[in-house]
Formats: sequence, C-alpha cells, structure tokens
Amino acid sequence: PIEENKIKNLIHSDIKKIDRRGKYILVHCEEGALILHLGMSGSIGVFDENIKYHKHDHLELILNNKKVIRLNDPRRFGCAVWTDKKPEEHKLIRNLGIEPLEVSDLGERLYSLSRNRNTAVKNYIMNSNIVVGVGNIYASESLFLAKINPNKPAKNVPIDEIANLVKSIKKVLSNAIKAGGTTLKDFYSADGNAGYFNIELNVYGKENEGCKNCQNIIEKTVIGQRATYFCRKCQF
DNA sequence: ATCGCCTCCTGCGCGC
DNA sequence: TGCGCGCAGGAGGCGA
Repeated sequence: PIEENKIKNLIHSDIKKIDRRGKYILVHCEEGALILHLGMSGSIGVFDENIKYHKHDHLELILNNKKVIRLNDPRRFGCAVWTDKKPEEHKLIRNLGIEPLEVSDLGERLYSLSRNRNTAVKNYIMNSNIVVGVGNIYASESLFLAKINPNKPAKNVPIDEIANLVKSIKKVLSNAIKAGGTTLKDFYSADGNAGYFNIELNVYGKENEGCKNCQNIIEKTVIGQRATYFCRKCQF
C-alpha cells in the first residue's frame, strides 16, 4: 500500500542517498526514509514536470529541477512507506536475508540455514528472509544450471549441490543485472521508454520445449503456488 | 520456528 | 467481437 499522508513528510526534504536492500528501494532523507517496492508490475519513471499522467500513476515526487519521479503500478502489489527511523530497522527490511552478490560465504550460510528446512529447495531460495533477490524466474533458472530438482527438500540438498546452486544464483543474478532485467511483456525504463533486452532463459516459460542440455521435454509444475520449470532428466 | 495456503489488484491472451 | 477464464515478475500474514 501507499501511505500517502506519511509520505508528505518528504516536503522540502533533501534526498541524501538512494540504495536498496533486497528488492526494496530506500530513499534516504534528512528526516527519515521512503521505502519503495515495485511488486510484480511496478515501475519508476523520471519525467518533465508537466508531462501528463499515465494510468496507474500512484505516487509523484516533485523535484526542484522541473522533474518528477512517478511510481506506476497497475496491480498495486508494490508499496511506498515512510519511516522516521533508520530504514534498516523497519519491519519490512530488518528480517531480510542474505544479499547473494555481497557475501563470499553464501554457500556455507545457505547450507547451515537449510538443515532443518523441509520445504522444497525452490521455496527455500525464494524465501526473502533467507536470501534476497531470487524471484520466480531466477529460481527456476538457477536450479536448472545447478542440476537440482526444484522439489527436493532443502535439507536434503548436500553441501556440494548447495555450492553449485550458489554459483548458479550468482551467475543468473549478475547476468540478469547486466542485461537490465528480464522483460516478459510490458516494461518501461526510468526515462519512460520501453527498454532492455530479454536475458537468455533456459527453462522459464519453456514448457514442452527441448532441454538445452539433453533435448528432454521441459516440464511445468507448481511449487508454492508459483509456476516452476525444470528438466526431469538433468535435475534430480 | 516452520510451512502451506491465501491474499492484495489489473491486464492480457486464449478458447469458445 | 465479445465474454469468461486462467494466469502473471512479490511477499506479507494467517492458522495449523
């Protein structure tokens, strides 16, 4: 949800820094911080101040350089929350898991945290209280590269497979970042133009196509209410 | 603590 | 063309 009234605290406030934690964008100001999330369908655009609104523009930050920042989010799964305190201490942020591209011991940590986890390994790596950044596309892609069946209980994945999985997650995420994200359909970059390229996907959305390793048929299944794609022959 | 299930909401593509 | 249906990139919150 968008907390409109509280966000008015931003009036006359300087933006000191913008960074992120997991998939949350943190706009640090003098008096606190704006916490943004784009959900499934959100986008942020920077426009000239007099440009007309688009359908589903929900929040506008008016800057002092005749530009505006607008949050557009058709499905409204995103959020915009103001906090007076350090954003790291906010309840949406403080329980977030490991930043996969910022630690060198991800394998050891994911292994030890998984020993009592009976849930499917795909659910495990998508749990943002464990590790952040692995969304539904990248979960299937990472498990394919690591040759791990997405349904295997997390606690049954041995240390060497976790090591492969961690390598795959890092590779998939950094390639995706380099490519500018994954565009399935509508996507707008910050200047308002349709932008960016599809990254190379191996399994996501490839139901009934041939596996790129073994030509076996890619299967679609549902794990944790989410579409999941894998090759039964390569991943076990 | 952990887990599975439900929910929020709009839009699009498909089959009939 | 139009309608109804299923599905979609996230993740908080609930009860068991």
